[in-house]
Amino acid sequence: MAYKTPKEVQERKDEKKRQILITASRVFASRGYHNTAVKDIVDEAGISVGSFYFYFKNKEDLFETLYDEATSMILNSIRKVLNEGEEHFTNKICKVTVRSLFIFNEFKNLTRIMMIEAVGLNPNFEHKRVQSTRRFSDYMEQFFESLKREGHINFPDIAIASTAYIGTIYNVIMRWLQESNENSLTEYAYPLIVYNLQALNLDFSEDEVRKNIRDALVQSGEMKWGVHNGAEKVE
Amino acid sequence: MAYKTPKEVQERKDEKKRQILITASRVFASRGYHNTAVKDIVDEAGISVGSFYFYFKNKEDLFETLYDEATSMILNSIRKVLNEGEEHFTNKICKVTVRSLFIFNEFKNLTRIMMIEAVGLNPNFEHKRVQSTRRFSDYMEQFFESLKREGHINFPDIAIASTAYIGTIYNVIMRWLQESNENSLTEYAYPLIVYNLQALNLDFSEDEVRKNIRDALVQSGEMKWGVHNGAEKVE
Amino acid sequence: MAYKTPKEVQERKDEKKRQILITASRVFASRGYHNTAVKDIVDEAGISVGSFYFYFKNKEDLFETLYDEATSMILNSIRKVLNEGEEHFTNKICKVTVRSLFIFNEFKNLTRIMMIEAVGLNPNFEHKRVQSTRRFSDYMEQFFESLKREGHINFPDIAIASTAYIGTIYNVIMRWLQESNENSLTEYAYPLIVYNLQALNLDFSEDEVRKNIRDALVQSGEMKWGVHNGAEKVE
Amino acid sequence: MAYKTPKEVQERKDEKKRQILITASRVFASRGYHNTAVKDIVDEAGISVGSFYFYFKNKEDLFETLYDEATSMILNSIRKVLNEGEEHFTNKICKVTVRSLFIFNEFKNLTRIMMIEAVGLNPNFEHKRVQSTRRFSDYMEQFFESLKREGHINFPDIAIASTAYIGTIYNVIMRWLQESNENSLTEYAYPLIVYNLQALNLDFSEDEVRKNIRDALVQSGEMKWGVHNGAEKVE
DNA sequence: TATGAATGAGCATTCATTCAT
DNA sequence: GATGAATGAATGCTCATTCAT
Repeated sequence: MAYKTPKEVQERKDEKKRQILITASRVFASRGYHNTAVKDIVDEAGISVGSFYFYFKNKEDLFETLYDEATSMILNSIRKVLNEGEEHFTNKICKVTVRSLFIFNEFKNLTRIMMIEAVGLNPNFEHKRVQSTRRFSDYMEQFFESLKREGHINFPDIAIASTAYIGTIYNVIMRWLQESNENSLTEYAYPLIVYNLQALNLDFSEDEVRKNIRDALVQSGEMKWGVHNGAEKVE
Repeated sequence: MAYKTPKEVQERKDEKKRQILITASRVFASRGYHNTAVKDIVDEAGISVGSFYFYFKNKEDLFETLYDEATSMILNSIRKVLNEGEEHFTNKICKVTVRSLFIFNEFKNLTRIMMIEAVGLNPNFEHKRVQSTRRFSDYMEQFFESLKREGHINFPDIAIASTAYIGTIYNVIMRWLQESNENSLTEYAYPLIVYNLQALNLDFSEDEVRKNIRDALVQSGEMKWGVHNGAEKVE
Repeated sequence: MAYKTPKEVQERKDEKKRQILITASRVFASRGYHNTAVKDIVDEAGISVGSFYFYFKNKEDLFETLYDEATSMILNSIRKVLNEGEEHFTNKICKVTVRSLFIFNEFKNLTRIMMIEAVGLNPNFEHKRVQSTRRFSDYMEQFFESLKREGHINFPDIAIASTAYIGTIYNVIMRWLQESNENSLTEYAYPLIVYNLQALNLDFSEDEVRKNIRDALVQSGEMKWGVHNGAEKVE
Repeated sequence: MAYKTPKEVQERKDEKKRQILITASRVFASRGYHNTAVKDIVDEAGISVGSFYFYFKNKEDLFETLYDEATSMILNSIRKVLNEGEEHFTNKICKVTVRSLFIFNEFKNLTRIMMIEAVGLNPNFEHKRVQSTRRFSDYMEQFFESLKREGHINFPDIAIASTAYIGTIYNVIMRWLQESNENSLTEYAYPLIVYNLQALNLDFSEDEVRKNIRDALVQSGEMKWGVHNGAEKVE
């Protein structure tokens, strides 16, 4: 009587849901949220409307899933770098910058969704977006705060410092998203890090920074990014 | 029958158009572009739909007009500061920062429209937005480039420097837009300027910066902001 | 500046709304609520979907309007008969029966909507229907109660008496609705009245009842029925 | 492998079908036909959609089965009373009324389905409903007709008399369905019977009627109601 | 100029039913 | 027999835009 869903079936379901997500991230990134009809996604994904609604509550649910994946991926990455180990704080700043750029570069569609398509979607979602953006700020703020307590930096307003720092990364990404060529976002790591290290009045040597960047890139390449491991990046 | 001179007629037309713009900026800022129906605006403005389409080609035309006003106001302000006079470049950076913050603060609705509602609207508008954003970058880039040529700064990548600089301002404004209290945006001028001056490795004295900020604020308050003069700021 | 909507325009609007109601009552009566798409109504009425939603909030709003017209027409008629004048109570019962049958007969589509299509529509509407049905019962109950107080009738349970009385009318109408021929509903007035007068143990003479029916019919024919006067019955 | 005899298999099928019916009657009664999705029923019943379609042709088939059970239960009951034995016709009227009320009371969900949810479902079903309703009328009409032939009653229009009689019962049930308290429907038997006996101008003594009601109730309690025997009433 | 009634393409979502496993 | 993933037709409703008055 009790029917146990075979593991295999569950796997196929997960795979299909993933396929929809992958397709949707592509379509949303190129056409925008409001310009994308559910029909567009299901046609592109080769499934029926009914199937779509079997896997997602509605259009916004799908979008939210993508948005959440993007933000949690970045947030986890930052958290890991900042919390882990005994590394020197300058190295941490290098690493956190590089690793973020690496992820944004890898998941360009998700980045576009997170940074452009999700903005000003509608009042409800805007609230969610503000909350999640806030989490990034808070993380950096706590980190900078600890640096200040330990006397490493001496900046008049830590909240503004972290906000400014994130702003620099944000805007470099925006510029990259708008470039037509296929540069890697990580190429901007060096000047970006220098800009912020100087801004915080932290000592550093060029060589050391460059070495850190190289190391961080290698590490990043070797990592598994949450559900998006290997070939199945949602792109 | 009262007979109007063409000039009077034209003035009344302009006045009505202005009223629509003022109302629209309020409505768009609070409800968002997609969540705002033309009906919402005309109801709020106390006019008819037909009238609306007499003054504007369509909904997007209205939005573009608002967006253009916002960007040109800021762009003009920056242009003026950077081009004018023999002032010391540190002062110019102070001034350009303060004056931008001042304008954004004064026209909060337009700011919101420009920074949130205009983002990811649709592919067409996104193209326009990228173009206009680019103009800001180019301006700062040229300025920084000239500083580099003159040997005042020595930064590995000027394009990234200007992008980062604009990013810091952008993100501070975003934070301010999301704050519930009614702080003036200009209160963040000092740390913001310090962050960027240090980032560019420019010498400065705290007192001088503070004085510059005060002066710039006074000057800003005395200026006429484009079409938005006096009491009729589009707010 | 202030534009006064011409009376003529308002009249045309009212007329159009009325036309939609008339068409809708026909369509709902023949196809049923759930089987009728908004498209069906607007096609039949020769208008556009947009127009429909200009005049009515939604499909249910339209249906409610029809339902309310039907119930208020009947309720007003009953109220008028029971409250008016010094007539003998037997006459009143004759009159209230005849006049109700007359109206139901005149507005067959509305009757069908009220008695069949509105039943079990959905939980919300069901609540409304129960309330409005209750009003009929209460009216008759009060009337019967007053007759009891004055010693004219002596029945064990007035609430059940009024419920039963209304039930007899209801079921005769249902039978008539299902008949294929085109009998007038009022032909059933005589036996129906006799059934109920006897049930209440009221004395009456056949001739008098017949005369009352004739009079009531004449009066009914001369009356204006709310908004539905003359040729524009919603049929 | 346990080997089942065909009979055991059949019994298990019947049992499952019955469970679905019981659940469905509850769900339809509380949510209404159109507001109930097949999914709602199968979820509540703890089975799969596929199973559902194994036991029933479709949603309407299920509903029809419930409707048919309800009507045939009542019809059989009436038939039995009217046809059986040499009882006095007044007693028969008492009994038929009481027993009907008893059944409606016992199977409240089915009653609700039959009297509310089944009304105005769709043109097809409406046709079926009219047919089955008609059968009740015809039964009573034949009975009244025979009474008239035998000179026991003298009413101008027997068809209307039976229609009216059924209407009184119908409307009392409707009132009871809408009451929030948990009165037994059979409490209304006495006034209802009196109303109709008087309407038909039949002599009766209060005591005799009361006795008949008591007897009929006892008998009803001892009966088996069609397929719904014992503890498994479809409720 | 001003008005607002009229238009209809467009879209998100539901749900009864099927059928491969 | 049982399951539930897959289907897609059907539908209510919105809203930018037009145009006769």
